[in-house]
Amino acid sequence: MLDLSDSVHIEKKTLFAEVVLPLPIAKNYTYRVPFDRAADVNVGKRVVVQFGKSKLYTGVIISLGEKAPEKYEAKYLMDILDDEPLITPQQLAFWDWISGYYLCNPGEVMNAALPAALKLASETRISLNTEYNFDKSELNDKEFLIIDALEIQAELTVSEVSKLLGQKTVMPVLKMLFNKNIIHIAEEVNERYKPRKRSFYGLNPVYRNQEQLKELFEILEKRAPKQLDAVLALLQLSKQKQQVTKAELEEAAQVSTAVLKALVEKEIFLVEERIVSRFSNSEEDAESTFELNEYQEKAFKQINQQFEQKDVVLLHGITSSGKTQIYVRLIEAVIESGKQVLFLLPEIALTIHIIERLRQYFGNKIGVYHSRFNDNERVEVWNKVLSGEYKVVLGARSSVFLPFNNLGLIVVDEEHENSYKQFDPAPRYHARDAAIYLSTLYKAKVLLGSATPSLESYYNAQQHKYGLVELNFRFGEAVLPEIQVISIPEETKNKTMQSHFSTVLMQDIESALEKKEQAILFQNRRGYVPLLICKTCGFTPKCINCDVSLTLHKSTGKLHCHYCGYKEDVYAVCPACGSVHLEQKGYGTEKIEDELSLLLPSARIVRMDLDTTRTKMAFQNILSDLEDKKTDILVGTQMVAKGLDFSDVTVIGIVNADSLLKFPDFRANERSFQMLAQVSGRAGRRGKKGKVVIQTYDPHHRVISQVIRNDYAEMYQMEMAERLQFKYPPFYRIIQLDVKHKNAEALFHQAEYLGNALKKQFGDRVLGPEFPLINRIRNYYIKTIILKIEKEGTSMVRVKNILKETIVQFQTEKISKGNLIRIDVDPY
DNA sequence: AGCACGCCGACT
DNA sequence: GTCGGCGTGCTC
Repeated sequence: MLDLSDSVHIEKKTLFAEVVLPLPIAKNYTYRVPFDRAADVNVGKRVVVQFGKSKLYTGVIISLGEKAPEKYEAKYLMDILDDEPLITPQQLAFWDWISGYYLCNPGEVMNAALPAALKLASETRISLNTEYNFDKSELNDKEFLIIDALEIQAELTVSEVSKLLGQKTVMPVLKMLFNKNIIHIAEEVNERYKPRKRSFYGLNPVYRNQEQLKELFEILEKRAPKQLDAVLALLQLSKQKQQVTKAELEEAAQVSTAVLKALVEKEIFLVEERIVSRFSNSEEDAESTFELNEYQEKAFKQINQQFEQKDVVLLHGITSSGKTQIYVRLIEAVIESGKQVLFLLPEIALTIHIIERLRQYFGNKIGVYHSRFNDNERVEVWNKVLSGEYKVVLGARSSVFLPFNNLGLIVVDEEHENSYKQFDPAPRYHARDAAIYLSTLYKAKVLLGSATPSLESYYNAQQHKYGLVELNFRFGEAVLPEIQVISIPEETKNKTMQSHFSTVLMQDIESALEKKEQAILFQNRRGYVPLLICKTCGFTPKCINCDVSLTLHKSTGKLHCHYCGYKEDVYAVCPACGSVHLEQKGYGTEKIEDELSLLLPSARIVRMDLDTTRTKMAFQNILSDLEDKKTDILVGTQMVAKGLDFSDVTVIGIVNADSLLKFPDFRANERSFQMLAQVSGRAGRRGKKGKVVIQTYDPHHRVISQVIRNDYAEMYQMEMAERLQFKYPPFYRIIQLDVKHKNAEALFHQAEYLGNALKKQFGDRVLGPEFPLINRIRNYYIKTIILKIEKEGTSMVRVKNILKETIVQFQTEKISKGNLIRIDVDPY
């Protein structure tokens, strides 16, 4: 039978599809669309293509055309995987922007953007989903063959499957199996986020029966009076609250762990493990309503007003001023208008409480996206965002890549956090900046929220590029701890200092320990001694790369450079003059830990700084030991102030505040003070008295007096004013400079970008989008840039030339593997 | 990314 | 004389 449409079809020209491949290659490639599939291809659909000799990849169509490539014969698309485009036009535009702005290949963006399961390639490994029982009779022959093989061999690559079936196009079959949840896409072994679990105690429900309970009482009274105490205490406690923890129970009943253990063994007590927020107590949060107070109401109105003129608004709200409630109201309004919301968080792991609160409010309209989710979960979220089922997505930086269809608002919470910046694999994007670009694609609004805004956002707000809303009212009269400032010179004069600790601090620690409470000591210096000086000739050991003094580390017995990691052996005599009098100036966390253990030999002291937390687990272990009361005193740097909730930490000692007062990153020390005060303040709320002891050589320093008044907002603003207007030169755009590429080409690109960026910056002195990326820049403008060479190669010559041409002053002698190239930049 | 090709040192 | 390391270029 002759069909007219057939002849129309033949008239049609061959289509050619431009395809992005998930590979670090500079170009996109053109493929020929098979004649009979011409109606099925669309921009944004995934396709299977052959690339290179025999490899298959999943690519994405980014454009279609009718013109055949001139210089080569295009290969055919092997398959089209999607019935509807999986990547929206906005996403493609976004990918394009990312690759241009952050100087990486389109394929690298695709790699970051798509969950692994959506980009099967011939080397992708698949495995059986062991948690899922399916009916084998429902499988077709091919599927059956694959499953059969997977039962013998746990993992198969896609090309092995292809051999098995004796056919090349296996992706659709695998896609079906994946959709049916029968197979998994094997993932690289990356540690998954472990939620914090707590055991809660409850009485076995059989004892709800009064008879049974009475019987229990009688038995226990005779044989185990302590256990009876525990049961009575539990009954008492569960009247007051829903969840009873081990510590609370022990406290109330005055019994030991052994007693509780016996009761659990007898199944009189039931233990339930529940996931709890790593932050504050969820009971407190649950009580707070979403009603806005008058200040929040005002801020809310201001934000909406600002949105009428500005696309980006910065909400500068001090801690516990209730920013979350404002977010909720905004999100609510946007959802009502039928649009989607992206809520970005710096570190999902530390902010479950926000998720809990928003979940409780928005229910199943809310999705959570996160690079540590497994692939099935990620694909699920992807699809639900694409279909519009999820109205709100809460996520870490990678959620900017989700397929929103009508985004109305992006909230960037804790906008100053530098975990929004992706460092290691390209694309090295900053999620906050990328989100702002993303918003322009959807004509959406962006709300940046922070108690301590980043310098660049604050600057943009001051320049009226962004709107600015301030929220200075502290919500709900947060209980603040007593703050006592100790003048070190005075104490020294009165001979009341024991080593580095004032009598007041020691007494506070001791009495806390007596009450089985805990203390945190804060010293913002790693190592043992930060500075060595020869008493005879004044020589100081310095880093050969960085020109900073080396810190003595007792744990390694070496001198360390804290900037670049350079190490050298410690010397017994001065290398300059041979004198044996090397004076040790200052003290770091190692020394504090050492001396404190001499003064309090029975206390269990743990140190937490970069050196003791090299692995992520170590960090977790230290914190959980503190929480489980296996530690009495924690000594550490900034990181002890990471804002975690320890109910029994009642004493915070700042051993020497002076390094904080001078610290170049104002935000860090402000946060440290604030966090530390909060930790002990929280303890105060539970009927215990919180105390912060600040030891300083300069008790009248402006920052100290503001800390006492709890006036962080003022403190921040003054610092900002100085930064922005008087003290420091204009800002330059800084790019990712700690180059770790093994690939010379990438280093070349990086160098090129660096050159252009610097030229441009010195020309118009614009404040950069992501700032500051290397923390070795004093006073926030570039003086020195360090490039790390990880691999040496012949192409290094090219890089060398580029650097020579583009950098003002450049020392070329050290270009070899493992070395750091230091570039001094003179902006004037 | 993977793979082929080509160039120089160290080996049966 | 060849084996194999590594650097470079190419893949529609």
